[in-house]
Order: sequence, then structure tokens, then C-alpha cells
Amino acid sequence: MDPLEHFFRRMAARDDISSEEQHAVRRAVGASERLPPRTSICRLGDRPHTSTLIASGYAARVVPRVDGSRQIVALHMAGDFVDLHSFPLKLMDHDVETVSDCQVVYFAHEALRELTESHPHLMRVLWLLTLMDSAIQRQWLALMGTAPAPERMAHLICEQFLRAESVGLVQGQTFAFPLTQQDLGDVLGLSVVHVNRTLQSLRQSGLVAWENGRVELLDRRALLELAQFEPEYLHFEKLPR
Amino acid sequence: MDPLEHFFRRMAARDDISSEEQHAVRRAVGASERLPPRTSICRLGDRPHTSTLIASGYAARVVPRVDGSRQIVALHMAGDFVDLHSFPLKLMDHDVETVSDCQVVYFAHEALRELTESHPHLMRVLWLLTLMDSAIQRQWLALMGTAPAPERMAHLICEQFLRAESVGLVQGQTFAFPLTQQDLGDVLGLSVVHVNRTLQSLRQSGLVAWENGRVELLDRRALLELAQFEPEYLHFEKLPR
DNA sequence: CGGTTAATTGACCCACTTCAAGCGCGGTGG
DNA sequence: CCACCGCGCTTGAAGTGGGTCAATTAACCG
Repeated sequence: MDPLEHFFRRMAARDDISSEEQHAVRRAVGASERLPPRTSICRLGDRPHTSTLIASGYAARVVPRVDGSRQIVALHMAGDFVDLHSFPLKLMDHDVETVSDCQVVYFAHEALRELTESHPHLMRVLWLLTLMDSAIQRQWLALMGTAPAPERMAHLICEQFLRAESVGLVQGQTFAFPLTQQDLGDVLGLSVVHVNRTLQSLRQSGLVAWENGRVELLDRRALLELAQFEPEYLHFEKLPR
Repeated sequence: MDPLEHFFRRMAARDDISSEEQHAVRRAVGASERLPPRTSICRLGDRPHTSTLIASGYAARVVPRVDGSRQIVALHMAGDFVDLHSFPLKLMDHDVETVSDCQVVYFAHEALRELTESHPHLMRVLWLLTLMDSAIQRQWLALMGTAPAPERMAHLICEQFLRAESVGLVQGQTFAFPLTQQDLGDVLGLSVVHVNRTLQSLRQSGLVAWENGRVELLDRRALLELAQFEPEYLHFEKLPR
């Protein structure tokens, strides 16, 4: 199975990628690896010389706090780079770890650097990908600052559903979302206890079903409404970049 | 006075910018303008054809919420691009407005595009600048999710102080920070009332003085300690990018 | 079948919110 | 020159969303 399938699908939803550019990307691919759940991909303070693309599974970017608490600042699925930003930034300012079993491929920063020299358009698209992560972080920030727990939870579910859908990872109204309630708490800034109660209220209202790491949207319209969801920030738009 | 002074200073702290590159940047500069406080620079849904660099003053990026509340997701000072991300993203997913009186200069996206074709290294540095904004957003997210009000406030003050210091905007232990308490609440996800009380406790502990839009760090060490401040995420490091 | 990790539930508590009222001051117009 | 207005800051009182602590259950696994 092509490890870059979802990656190309994600880019193709934002701009045309020529076959020459696709070949250039394929030439830049390095090693491939399967990682079990809860494996560290890189850590705060690291200076990676590769960036990691997820071919399958879920990973999280985590800011560890001195008191032992954690904040998940990004969730990544098949077709996402988890640490493309480490290519310009050089120094990791947070951790990255797998949430589920993941298949990953690595891109050497040296290969990426050559791409930026030879393929400016491709580089602008890679830049775009890192900025799409930023756009999501802005929404999360807005939700943390202003929205109560049920709205935050609903918003997260809608967002992940639409992102999964856009790369072909949705079956019916169902998609794989293998986070524990503790993980959800670390994303939403809530305690496990409150995550549990919030989920129960969503279930009892008939909005979602959630079992065995799969989420089903039972009432998509009502969920979008509760979340006050506006999808523009996901930048699903094909434009010359 | 050179409108790009702080901008070059900010870049120079991260990598060497050749004089040829500096000239290329200067050739890309467009119009210049003075904007009064609370002026909109661009809005959610806009498709700007320029990006805006602040030569002096403060501006904020604001995610407006349907219920009328606002979340400030970034603060920008002299030498910052407020919306460089609109160059690859094309569509604004939030508002940008001035906080104080601002002098700004505009860069046409077309000129930036030409820079990406002719000056790959410069583009990697611009990419870096957008990712530094991201890094700050991640910290804010972590603070919103895990830290109580006094720590958040202290962290914000330390961060803005160090950022201002790095471009030469600090005098002694004092710097201009012209936000209202309402603005602070919109940054920190707190009500004005609680912002007020939090500030008073910081003042009474002798950590900061805050008057006429200027902040003075009275006890820098204690403030950094309260904030649990770790400066790595600001990426003050000169490296080949 | 013991051990570990995730989900659940109940009881109590507090950081922060909301509402409401006053205060200080710079600006402005009569 | 002063009365008034509006905005930002401050203070008090009362309410609540979500946290903490602690214990139980459920599912899985070697």
C-alpha cells in the first residue's frame, strides 16, 4: 500500500501537484517504520534531522508541563506530517508521540532542503501544510478560551471527522478515533472525569456513538450546530499557492 | 526611521541574512501607512493580496465567536508580520486589528512569490517566522489548558518582555504594552474582573508595575519562576535555516 | 486468575464567572 | 471654565462549571 496516498490526497485538495513534483517527493522519501502505540517520535529539545509523515494511525503533539500535566496541541492522522515544522525551526519545542499503532515514513531535512531549492511551488505547499496546523491551533485556542466543555468536545469531533473524510478515512458516518478519555482531556483542557460526563451527555442526546476507538456521528447537523462549527479554517480549497 | 529595522533584527537573531537578501526584501516593500488604534487590518473571510509588517505599535489576531466573545490568538509588535500566513493560506480564518497606533508596511503577495522563486533561503526564513508564531500559539494553548490565571498572566508578561527585548524595544526593565484589561482577558481566556484581580495580586506581590500602557518587571526572577517560564519555544538561536 | 489500564460514578470544593455599582480621568462642547 | 460623557479600572456579592478525591466496574491479557 502506498504510504504517501493520504499525503498526496491532502495536498491535492489544496492545489495541483504536478507529476514531476510527486516524483520529486518520492525521491525524497527515506526510511519507513511501524511504531506501536505510545512511542515517542521526538522530544522537546531534540534537533531532528528528519521529518515524519504518518502513513496510517494517530499521533499527538504534546507540550509537557513541569507539574506533570500535558497539553495535546495537535492530533495527526494518515497523510499528516507530525513535525515538518522542525525543518525550519531546527529545535523541537514539544514532544511528538504515537497514539495508536502507526506506520510512518521519514524525510531527511537535507532532502527537504534540496526540494526547497529546486521546487519553490512544492515548498510553498509544504509551508501551507504547516500553516494549516497553525490554523487548527488557533481554533483550539479560541475554543479553550471561550467555549464550555460540550461545545469543545463537539467541535473536536466535527473537526477530526471532516479532516478524516477529506483524505478518505471515513466509512459511512463512522471513523477511527483511538484516543482514550485521558487523551481527550489533554486535548480539551478538561479532567478525565469531566470528559467522561461530557461524552455521556453527547451520547444521551443521541449526537454520537463512541465505542472501541470508533466514533459515529448519529446526528451530524445537531453536532455541527452544538459546536458552532465553521469549516473555513480547515482550508479545503484548491487554489494556486 | 527605517521601517524594517526591527524586522531585520528579528531575522538576524535566527540566521544570517546576506545583504543581497536584505536588498531583495527592500525591493519587495510596497506602501506604508499609519493606522490608529482599533483599526481592522484584515478580516475573517478576506483574501488579501498583501501581507502586513508592523514598523511600530501593537496589533492582535482575533478569532471572533458567534456569541460575540473574542479570542486573541496572537499579539504582534514592531518587526512582526501580522498576516504573512495569508500568503500561502490565501483565505483569512480570523481578524487582524491594531491595538495601539501602528506604522505598517505592506508586501504584495506577488512580490513575495517572486522572492520564493529567486531566494529559497530567504523564504525558509519567512517560513520560520510563521512557525515561530505557531510555537507561541502552542504555548498559549498549553497554558490555557493547564495553568491558573496568575501563571498565565506572568507567562504572557515574560514572553512579551523577552520578545520586545530581542528587537530592542525594552528600556531598563520596562516596555510598552498598550493592552486594556479587556484585551488581556481576550488573550488569557479570563473575564475582565478576574484579569483585574490577578493583576492586583501580581502588583501586591511586588512582581510588576503596570501603568499608562507600560509594564515594569520589578522582580524578574520571581516572575519567571511563577510563570514556569522556559524560553526555548521563542527560538532565539542563530542557525543555518 | 491476578494485574493493569480505561471507563464510570458520587460527593465535595473552589477558581473563575456574572451581575451590579462606583470611580477616575481625559476629552469635548456649550 | 466647567459640566458632562464615556471608557477603562476597581470592588463586592453571589452563583456555577468543572476540578479533585476516592472508590467501583469493565475489559483485556499474559
